[in-house]
Amino acid sequence: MPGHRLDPIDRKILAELQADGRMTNVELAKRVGISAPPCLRRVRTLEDSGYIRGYHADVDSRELGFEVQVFAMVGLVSQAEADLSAFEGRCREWPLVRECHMLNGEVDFILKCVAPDLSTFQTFLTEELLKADNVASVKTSLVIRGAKDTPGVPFEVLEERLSRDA
Amino acid sequence: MPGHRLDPIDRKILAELQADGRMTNVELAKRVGISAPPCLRRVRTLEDSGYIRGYHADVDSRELGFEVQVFAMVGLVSQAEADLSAFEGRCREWPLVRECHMLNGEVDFILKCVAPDLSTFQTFLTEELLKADNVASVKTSLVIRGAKDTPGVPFEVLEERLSRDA
DNA sequence: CGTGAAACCGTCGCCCC
DNA sequence: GGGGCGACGGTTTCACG
Repeated sequence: MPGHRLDPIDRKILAELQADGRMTNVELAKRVGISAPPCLRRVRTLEDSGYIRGYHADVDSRELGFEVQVFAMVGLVSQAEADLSAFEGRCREWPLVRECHMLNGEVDFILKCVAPDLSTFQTFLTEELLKADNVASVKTSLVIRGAKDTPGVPFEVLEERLSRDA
Repeated sequence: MPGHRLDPIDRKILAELQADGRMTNVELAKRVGISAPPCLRRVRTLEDSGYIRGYHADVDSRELGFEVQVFAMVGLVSQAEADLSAFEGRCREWPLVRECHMLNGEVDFILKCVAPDLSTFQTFLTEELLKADNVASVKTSLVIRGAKDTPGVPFEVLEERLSRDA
Protein backbone atom coordinates (compact mmCIF):
# COMPACT_ATOMS: atom_id res chain seq x y z
CA MET A 1 0.00 0.00 0.00
CA PRO A 2 1.60 3.26 -1.11
CA GLY A 3 1.75 5.98 1.46
CA HIS A 4 1.47 3.55 4.34
CA ARG A 5 3.75 4.97 6.99
CA LEU A 6 6.03 2.80 8.99
CA ASP A 7 6.10 2.90 12.74
CA PRO A 8 9.36 3.00 14.72
CA ILE A 9 9.42 -0.79 15.10
CA ASP A 10 9.17 -1.31 11.34
CA ARG A 11 12.02 1.12 10.74
CA LYS A 12 14.14 -0.65 13.35
CA ILE A 13 13.43 -3.97 11.64
CA LEU A 14 14.54 -2.56 8.30
CA ALA A 15 17.69 -1.08 9.80
CA GLU A 16 18.59 -4.35 11.54
CA LEU A 17 17.98 -6.51 8.48
CA GLN A 18 19.92 -4.11 6.32
CA ALA A 19 22.86 -4.43 8.70
CA ASP A 20 22.57 -8.22 9.01
CA GLY A 21 20.28 -9.96 6.57
CA ARG A 22 20.79 -13.41 8.08
CA MET A 23 19.75 -12.48 11.58
CA THR A 24 17.33 -15.02 13.01
CA ASN A 25 13.82 -13.86 13.65
CA VAL A 26 14.09 -14.41 17.40
CA GLU A 27 17.23 -12.29 17.56
CA LEU A 28 15.52 -9.62 15.49
CA ALA A 29 12.46 -9.73 17.72
CA LYS A 30 14.63 -9.32 20.81
CA ARG A 31 16.37 -6.29 19.32
CA VAL A 32 13.20 -4.49 18.30
CA GLY A 33 11.50 -5.28 21.59
CA ILE A 34 8.58 -7.53 20.59
CA SER A 35 8.11 -11.30 20.53
CA ALA A 36 8.88 -13.47 17.57
CA PRO A 37 5.46 -14.08 15.93
CA PRO A 38 4.43 -10.44 15.45
CA CYS A 39 7.98 -9.67 14.39
CA LEU A 40 7.83 -12.25 11.64
CA ARG A 41 4.45 -10.94 10.54
CA ARG A 42 5.95 -7.48 10.19
CA VAL A 43 8.88 -8.78 8.18
CA ARG A 44 6.53 -10.58 5.78
CA THR A 45 4.45 -7.44 5.39
CA LEU A 46 7.57 -5.38 4.66
CA GLU A 47 8.63 -7.94 2.05
CA ASP A 48 5.21 -8.09 0.40
CA SER A 49 4.78 -4.32 0.29
CA GLY A 50 8.13 -3.87 -1.41
CA TYR A 51 10.09 -2.19 1.37
CA ILE A 52 12.38 -5.22 1.37
CA ARG A 53 13.25 -6.22 -2.19
CA GLY A 54 15.39 -9.21 -1.26
CA TYR A 55 18.40 -10.45 0.65
CA HIS A 56 21.88 -10.81 -0.78
CA ALA A 57 25.27 -12.00 0.35
CA ASP A 58 27.81 -9.22 -0.12
CA VAL A 59 30.54 -10.95 -2.12
CA ASP A 60 34.03 -9.45 -2.38
CA SER A 61 34.32 -8.94 -6.12
CA ARG A 62 38.05 -8.20 -6.09
CA GLU A 63 38.90 -11.35 -4.15
CA LEU A 64 36.76 -13.32 -6.57
CA GLY A 65 38.82 -12.10 -9.49
CA PHE A 66 36.99 -9.01 -10.70
CA GLU A 67 39.94 -6.67 -10.49
CA VAL A 68 38.61 -3.90 -12.69
CA GLN A 69 35.82 -1.50 -11.88
CA VAL A 70 34.87 1.26 -14.31
CA PHE A 71 32.41 4.12 -14.50
CA ALA A 72 31.26 4.90 -18.04
CA MET A 73 29.47 8.10 -19.02
CA VAL A 74 27.34 7.52 -22.07
CA GLY A 75 25.87 10.11 -24.42
CA LEU A 76 23.18 9.08 -26.90
CA VAL A 77 22.35 10.43 -30.32
CA SER A 78 18.61 10.45 -29.76
CA GLN A 79 16.92 11.09 -26.42
CA ALA A 80 13.48 10.05 -27.57
CA GLU A 81 11.81 7.87 -24.97
CA ALA A 82 11.85 4.78 -27.19
CA ASP A 83 15.58 5.16 -27.75
CA LEU A 84 16.29 5.70 -24.07
CA SER A 85 14.34 2.56 -23.20
CA ALA A 86 16.12 0.58 -25.88
CA PHE A 87 19.50 1.51 -24.45
CA GLU A 88 18.37 0.66 -20.93
CA GLY A 89 17.22 -2.72 -22.15
CA ARG A 90 20.61 -3.40 -23.69
CA CYS A 91 22.33 -2.48 -20.41
CA ARG A 92 20.19 -4.99 -18.57
CA GLU A 93 21.47 -7.72 -20.85
CA TRP A 94 25.17 -6.93 -20.44
CA PRO A 95 26.45 -8.81 -17.39
CA LEU A 96 29.49 -6.54 -17.02
CA VAL A 97 27.16 -3.58 -16.50
CA ARG A 98 25.99 -3.74 -12.89
CA GLU A 99 24.28 -0.36 -12.68
CA CYS A 100 22.75 1.99 -15.22
CA HIS A 101 21.29 5.34 -14.22
CA MET A 102 19.82 8.03 -16.39
CA LEU A 103 21.18 11.45 -15.47
CA ASN A 104 20.38 15.08 -16.08
CA GLY A 105 23.05 17.38 -17.50
CA GLU A 106 25.49 16.88 -20.32
CA VAL A 107 25.71 13.11 -20.14
CA ASP A 108 22.72 10.80 -20.58
CA PHE A 109 23.67 7.69 -18.60
CA ILE A 110 26.22 6.58 -16.06
CA LEU A 111 27.17 2.91 -16.01
CA LYS A 112 29.04 1.05 -13.32
CA CYS A 113 30.90 -1.91 -14.76
CA VAL A 114 33.07 -4.72 -13.43
CA ALA A 115 35.45 -7.03 -15.30
CA PRO A 116 38.05 -9.68 -14.50
CA ASP A 117 40.77 -7.62 -16.19
CA LEU A 118 41.34 -4.59 -18.38
CA SER A 119 41.37 -6.45 -21.66
CA THR A 120 37.99 -8.00 -20.94
CA PHE A 121 36.59 -4.56 -20.28
CA GLN A 122 38.18 -3.04 -23.34
CA THR A 123 36.74 -5.77 -25.53
CA PHE A 124 33.33 -5.06 -24.07
CA LEU A 125 33.82 -1.33 -24.57
CA THR A 126 34.91 -1.47 -28.20
CA GLU A 127 32.89 -4.46 -29.39
CA GLU A 128 29.64 -3.95 -27.50
CA LEU A 129 29.10 -0.56 -25.93
CA LEU A 130 30.66 1.67 -28.59
CA LYS A 131 29.05 -0.33 -31.38
CA ALA A 132 25.60 -0.26 -29.82
CA ASP A 133 22.80 1.53 -31.62
CA ASN A 134 22.32 5.19 -30.80
CA VAL A 135 25.48 5.54 -28.68
CA ALA A 136 27.20 8.82 -29.48
CA SER A 137 30.02 9.00 -26.94
CA VAL A 138 31.47 7.05 -24.03
CA LYS A 139 33.91 8.38 -21.48
CA THR A 140 35.34 5.85 -19.06
CA SER A 141 37.03 6.30 -15.71
CA LEU A 142 38.83 3.48 -13.97
CA VAL A 143 38.40 3.07 -10.24
CA ILE A 144 41.86 3.39 -8.74
CA ARG A 145 40.70 2.39 -5.32
CA GLY A 146 37.46 2.21 -3.41
CA ALA A 147 37.16 4.35 -0.31
CA LYS A 148 33.57 3.68 0.72
CA ASP A 149 30.88 1.33 -0.53
CA THR A 150 28.04 1.11 1.94
CA PRO A 151 25.05 -0.97 0.92
CA GLY A 152 21.65 0.43 1.65
CA VAL A 153 20.29 3.56 3.13
CA PRO A 154 21.25 5.86 6.06
CA PHE A 155 18.51 5.25 8.60
CA GLU A 156 20.11 7.79 10.92
CA VAL A 157 19.18 10.52 8.44
CA LEU A 158 15.62 9.25 8.23
CA GLU A 159 15.19 9.16 12.01
CA GLU A 160 16.66 12.60 12.43
CA ARG A 161 14.30 13.98 9.83
CA LEU A 162 11.24 12.34 11.37
CA SER A 163 12.03 13.65 14.84
CA ARG A 164 12.64 17.12 13.42
CA ASP A 165 9.25 17.12 11.67
CA ALA A 166 7.44 15.83 14.75
CA MET B 1 44.70 -15.96 -10.66
CA PRO B 2 42.35 -15.05 -7.83
CA GLY B 3 39.36 -17.30 -7.43
CA HIS B 4 41.50 -20.37 -7.90
CA ARG B 5 41.28 -21.45 -4.30
CA LEU B 6 37.57 -21.95 -4.84
CA ASP B 7 36.20 -25.13 -6.30
CA PRO B 8 32.99 -25.25 -8.35
CA ILE B 9 30.89 -25.99 -5.26
CA ASP B 10 32.21 -22.91 -3.46
CA ARG B 11 31.43 -20.73 -6.44
CA LYS B 12 27.92 -22.18 -6.64
CA ILE B 13 27.44 -21.41 -2.95
CA LEU B 14 28.51 -17.81 -3.49
CA ALA B 15 26.23 -17.42 -6.49
CA GLU B 16 23.24 -18.86 -4.64
CA LEU B 17 23.75 -16.76 -1.51
CA GLN B 18 24.24 -13.67 -3.61
CA ALA B 19 20.91 -14.33 -5.28
CA ASP B 20 19.12 -15.18 -2.02
CA GLY B 21 20.95 -14.42 1.19
CA ARG B 22 18.26 -15.88 3.43
CA MET B 23 18.23 -19.30 1.82
CA THR B 24 18.28 -22.03 4.45
CA ASN B 25 21.39 -24.13 4.68
CA VAL B 26 19.52 -27.32 3.78
CA GLU B 27 18.11 -25.70 0.65
CA LEU B 28 21.55 -24.40 -0.24
CA ALA B 29 23.08 -27.85 0.33
CA LYS B 30 20.47 -29.45 -1.91
CA ARG B 31 21.18 -26.95 -4.70
CA VAL B 32 24.94 -27.41 -4.63
CA GLY B 33 24.66 -31.18 -4.34
CA ILE B 34 26.14 -31.94 -0.92
CA SER B 35 24.64 -32.52 2.52
CA ALA B 36 24.01 -29.80 5.03
CA PRO B 37 26.95 -30.06 7.47
CA PRO B 38 29.79 -29.73 4.93
CA CYS B 39 27.81 -27.03 3.19
CA LEU B 40 27.63 -25.00 6.38
CA ARG B 41 31.35 -25.53 6.95
CA ARG B 42 32.06 -24.14 3.49
CA VAL B 43 29.86 -21.12 4.11
CA ARG B 44 31.69 -20.37 7.39
CA THR B 45 35.03 -20.70 5.62
CA LEU B 46 33.90 -18.33 2.86
CA GLU B 47 32.76 -15.84 5.50
CA ASP B 48 35.98 -16.09 7.50
CA SER B 49 38.24 -15.78 4.47
CA GLY B 50 36.47 -12.62 3.32
CA TYR B 51 34.76 -13.90 0.19
CA ILE B 52 31.46 -13.14 1.92
CA ARG B 53 31.60 -9.76 3.60
CA GLY B 54 28.10 -9.90 5.04
CA TYR B 55 24.41 -10.25 4.33
CA HIS B 56 22.06 -7.34 3.80
CA ALA B 57 18.39 -6.81 3.18
CA ASP B 58 17.92 -4.83 -0.02
CA VAL B 59 15.72 -1.96 1.13
CA ASP B 60 13.80 0.17 -1.37
CA SER B 61 15.28 3.59 -0.68
CA ARG B 62 12.71 5.49 -2.72
CA GLU B 63 9.77 3.89 -0.96
CA LEU B 64 11.43 4.70 2.34
CA GLY B 65 11.54 8.36 1.48
CA PHE B 66 14.94 8.85 -0.11
CA GLU B 67 13.70 10.38 -3.32
CA VAL B 68 16.94 11.93 -4.50
CA GLN B 69 19.98 10.13 -5.80
CA VAL B 70 23.00 12.09 -7.02
CA PHE B 71 26.39 11.38 -8.50
CA ALA B 72 29.03 13.96 -7.57
CA MET B 73 32.37 14.31 -9.34
CA VAL B 74 34.92 15.85 -7.01
CA GLY B 75 38.23 17.47 -7.92
CA LEU B 76 40.76 18.16 -5.18
CA VAL B 77 43.40 20.86 -4.90
CA SER B 78 46.13 18.55 -3.69
CA GLN B 79 46.48 14.90 -4.72
CA ALA B 80 49.12 14.09 -2.15
CA GLU B 81 48.37 10.77 -0.49
CA ALA B 82 47.70 12.34 2.89
CA ASP B 83 45.16 14.70 1.34
CA LEU B 84 43.46 11.92 -0.62
CA SER B 85 43.14 9.84 2.55
CA ALA B 86 41.81 12.80 4.48
CA PHE B 87 39.06 13.33 1.93
CA GLU B 88 38.18 9.63 1.92
CA GLY B 89 37.91 9.72 5.69
CA ARG B 90 35.48 12.62 5.51
CA CYS B 91 33.35 10.75 2.98
CA ARG B 92 33.11 7.82 5.34
CA GLU B 93 31.64 10.11 7.98
CA TRP B 94 28.97 11.66 5.75
CA PRO B 95 25.89 9.44 5.88
CA LEU B 96 24.45 10.88 2.66
CA VAL B 97 27.53 9.63 0.80
CA ARG B 98 26.99 5.92 0.19
CA GLU B 99 29.90 5.30 -2.17
CA CYS B 100 33.21 7.02 -2.77
CA HIS B 101 35.63 5.83 -5.45
CA MET B 102 38.93 7.33 -6.49
CA LEU B 103 39.16 7.59 -10.26
CA ASN B 104 41.80 8.16 -12.91
CA GLY B 105 41.37 10.97 -15.42
CA GLU B 106 40.27 14.53 -14.98
CA VAL B 107 38.18 14.04 -11.87
CA ASP B 108 39.57 12.68 -8.60
CA PHE B 109 36.56 11.07 -6.93
CA ILE B 110 33.05 9.99 -7.77
CA LEU B 111 30.48 9.98 -4.98
CA LYS B 112 27.09 8.35 -4.98
CA CYS B 113 24.75 10.17 -2.62
CA VAL B 114 21.16 9.76 -1.46
CA ALA B 115 18.90 12.27 0.27
CA PRO B 116 15.26 12.56 1.31
CA ASP B 117 14.79 15.59 -0.92
CA LEU B 118 16.64 18.10 -3.00
CA SER B 119 16.96 20.74 -0.33
CA THR B 120 18.58 18.27 2.04
CA PHE B 121 21.09 17.41 -0.63
CA GLN B 122 21.75 21.02 -1.54
CA THR B 123 22.37 21.87 2.08
CA PHE B 124 24.86 19.02 2.28
CA LEU B 125 26.46 20.13 -0.97
CA THR B 126 26.93 23.77 -0.06
CA GLU B 127 27.51 23.46 3.67
CA GLU B 128 29.58 20.28 3.83
CA LEU B 129 31.05 19.06 0.58
CA LEU B 130 31.93 22.40 -1.04
CA LYS B 131 33.29 23.78 2.21
CA ALA B 132 35.43 20.75 2.94
CA ASP B 133 39.20 21.15 3.04
CA ASN B 134 41.03 20.64 -0.23
CA VAL B 135 37.91 20.41 -2.40
CA ALA B 136 38.48 22.33 -5.63
CA SER B 137 35.38 21.54 -7.69
CA VAL B 138 32.18 19.50 -7.51
CA LYS B 139 29.94 18.65 -10.42
CA THR B 140 26.66 16.96 -9.58
CA SER B 141 24.28 14.95 -11.73
CA LEU B 142 20.83 14.00 -10.55
CA VAL B 143 19.56 10.52 -11.28
CA ILE B 144 16.43 10.96 -13.37
CA ARG B 145 15.56 7.31 -13.21
CA GLY B 146 17.29 4.03 -12.47
CA ALA B 147 17.42 1.47 -15.25
CA LYS B 148 19.50 -1.25 -13.65
CA ASP B 149 20.92 -1.77 -10.18
CA THR B 150 22.11 -5.32 -9.73
CA PRO B 151 23.82 -6.11 -6.46
CA GLY B 152 26.90 -8.28 -6.62
CA VAL B 153 28.97 -9.84 -9.28
CA PRO B 154 28.27 -11.64 -12.60
CA PHE B 155 29.19 -15.24 -11.84
CA GLU B 156 28.34 -16.20 -15.41
CA VAL B 157 31.35 -14.17 -16.57
CA LEU B 158 33.60 -15.85 -14.02
CA GLU B 159 32.53 -19.36 -15.00
CA GLU B 160 32.92 -18.63 -18.69
CA ARG B 161 36.41 -17.33 -18.09
CA LEU B 162 37.45 -20.31 -15.97
CA SER B 163 36.22 -22.82 -18.53
CA ARG B 164 37.98 -20.91 -21.29
CA ASP B 165 41.29 -20.95 -19.41
CA ALA B 166 40.97 -24.62 -18.52
C1' DC C 1 31.96 -35.66 3.16
C1' DG C 2 28.00 -38.15 5.39
C1' DT C 3 24.98 -39.78 9.46
C1' DG C 4 22.55 -39.19 13.62
C1' DA C 5 20.98 -36.56 17.57
C1' DA C 6 20.07 -32.47 20.34
C1' DA C 7 19.09 -27.73 20.55
C1' DC C 8 17.19 -24.07 18.25
C1' DC C 9 14.18 -21.68 15.16
C1' DG C 10 10.21 -20.59 11.97
C1' DT C 11 5.54 -20.93 11.90
C1' DC C 12 0.80 -21.64 13.05
C1' DG C 13 -3.46 -21.50 15.94
C1' DC C 14 -5.46 -19.47 19.68
C1' DC C 15 -6.18 -16.04 23.23
C1' DC C 16 -5.54 -11.47 24.93
C1' DC C 17 -5.56 -6.26 24.91
C1' DG D 1 -5.91 -3.68 14.64
C1' DG D 2 -1.46 -5.68 16.90
C1' DG D 3 0.99 -8.50 20.61
C1' DG D 4 1.95 -12.81 23.47
C1' DC D 5 1.89 -18.03 24.58
C1' DG D 6 2.43 -22.74 23.38
C1' DA D 7 3.29 -26.55 20.32
C1' DC D 8 4.69 -28.96 15.99
C1' DG D 9 7.90 -29.64 12.17
C1' DG D 10 11.98 -28.26 10.05
C1' DT D 11 16.69 -26.41 10.58
C1' DT D 12 21.11 -25.56 12.51
C1' DT D 13 24.99 -27.46 14.40
C1' DC D 14 27.38 -30.52 17.06
C1' DA D 15 30.29 -35.18 17.64
C1' DC D 16 31.77 -39.11 15.30
C1' DG D 17 32.69 -42.55 11.45
